[in-house]
Amino acid sequence: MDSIKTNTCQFSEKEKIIIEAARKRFAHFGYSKVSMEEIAVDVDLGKASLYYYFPTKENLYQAVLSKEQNGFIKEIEGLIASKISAGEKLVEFVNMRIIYFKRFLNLGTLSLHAFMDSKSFYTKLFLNFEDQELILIDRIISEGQSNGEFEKKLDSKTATVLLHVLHGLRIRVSRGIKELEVSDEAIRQLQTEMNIAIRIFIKGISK
Amino acid sequence: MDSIKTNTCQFSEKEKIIIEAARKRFAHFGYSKVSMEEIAVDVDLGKASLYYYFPTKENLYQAVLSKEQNGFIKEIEGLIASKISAGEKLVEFVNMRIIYFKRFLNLGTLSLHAFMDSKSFYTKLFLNFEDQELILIDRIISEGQSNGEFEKKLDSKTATVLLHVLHGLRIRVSRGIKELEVSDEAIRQLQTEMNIAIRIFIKGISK
DNA sequence: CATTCGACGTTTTTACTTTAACGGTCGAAG
DNA sequence: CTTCGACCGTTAAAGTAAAAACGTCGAATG
Repeated sequence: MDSIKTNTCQFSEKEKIIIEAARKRFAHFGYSKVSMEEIAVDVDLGKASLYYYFPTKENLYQAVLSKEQNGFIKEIEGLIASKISAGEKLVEFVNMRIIYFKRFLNLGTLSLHAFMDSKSFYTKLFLNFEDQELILIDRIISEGQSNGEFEKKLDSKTATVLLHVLHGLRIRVSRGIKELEVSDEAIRQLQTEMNIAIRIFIKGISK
Repeated sequence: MDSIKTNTCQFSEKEKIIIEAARKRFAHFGYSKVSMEEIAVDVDLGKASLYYYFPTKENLYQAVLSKEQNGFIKEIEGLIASKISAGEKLVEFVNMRIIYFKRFLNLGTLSLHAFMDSKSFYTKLFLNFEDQELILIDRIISEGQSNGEFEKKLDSKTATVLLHVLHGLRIRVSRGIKELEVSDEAIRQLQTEMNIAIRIFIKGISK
């Protein structure tokens, strides 16, 4: 419906408090299992008052997600600006991604139906995020090519493939969830596998 | 319940006909959306007669899956025995895997609940298959290490990671399905991405 | 003996109805 | 500007009755 905001956190203090309260609930129970009333109670407001700040539930959810995603993207941009090699940047990218994944968890768990509906606001939010991630990865890879670290001739879809590989590994883990909890063990395993994968990948695109 | 059969296709002709009819239905509609009656009609039998050959629905499904999986594994063993390089074997492995994926399709689509239940016969069948695939990949990688094609020192989880990467890419595709059909376009894209990934991977583990 | 099947019991899905919960609105009040 | 109680229309949950499906058995067929 609405255009996706990529603004720079133009929220009042109260709104930030609401967003954080909402984040905790959404991250733990997922979008559909959280009611606006619950969030309102968490921040000591009536439900109607909550609607004064966020006109719809989707809007609030979008605010939560955008904040998380923008925070992540900003961190990655800081990473890109740093003086380490492109390879090390990719490794760090992967590790930061896992940390953010933990914060998301059920934040990204919506009903299968909503997932498949390509017109849903939810899908749009995540596609938009994936696009931005793709750009970031592409920048790191391009940098590596410029400074002679990576091969000059790489398939144009290389960044996409890397993103999908990471995404695929992540999905594998969240698919096996039970009892609404992703075990620490599963996350450690994911971390291990992603690190092995990214190192192989880096060598695979290096000169 | 029962132990998983890894037998060498000890089925009568009639049983094979039933298995193939069942495969078509299961592959198209998935386990839960196919009734034993339908399969019986397909092979011109009464339902009770079908039960004469396969004591349970699970048993029939297991027969279908085992046949597919064993066929795949046999093909891969043929591939391993061939005289091409280990790298080329990995590329071929990926391509064969996609072909088999097409044959499976909804064969692997069960309710999420059943997927998460680690005690279900279904989960066991697929875990068993994954174990066998892992062994095959490991053999190819080991061969590559022996003949000096791949690095001697590779993380012991390298094969697992490759398998999970491929699996993850595949899941990504089947997650987006709508209308019970995986579009040819989606499969082509999967094929492209897997090929790029495996080539990078091969270079990443090569000397 | 090897197969087939109609008829039947029991469990699981499905389709439907009712009810509770939720998203969202409005006017009043501090 | 901000808060909230009361309210509406819609959606999701709970409950239920009917249909379908899994699986069994004894008889029939050849």
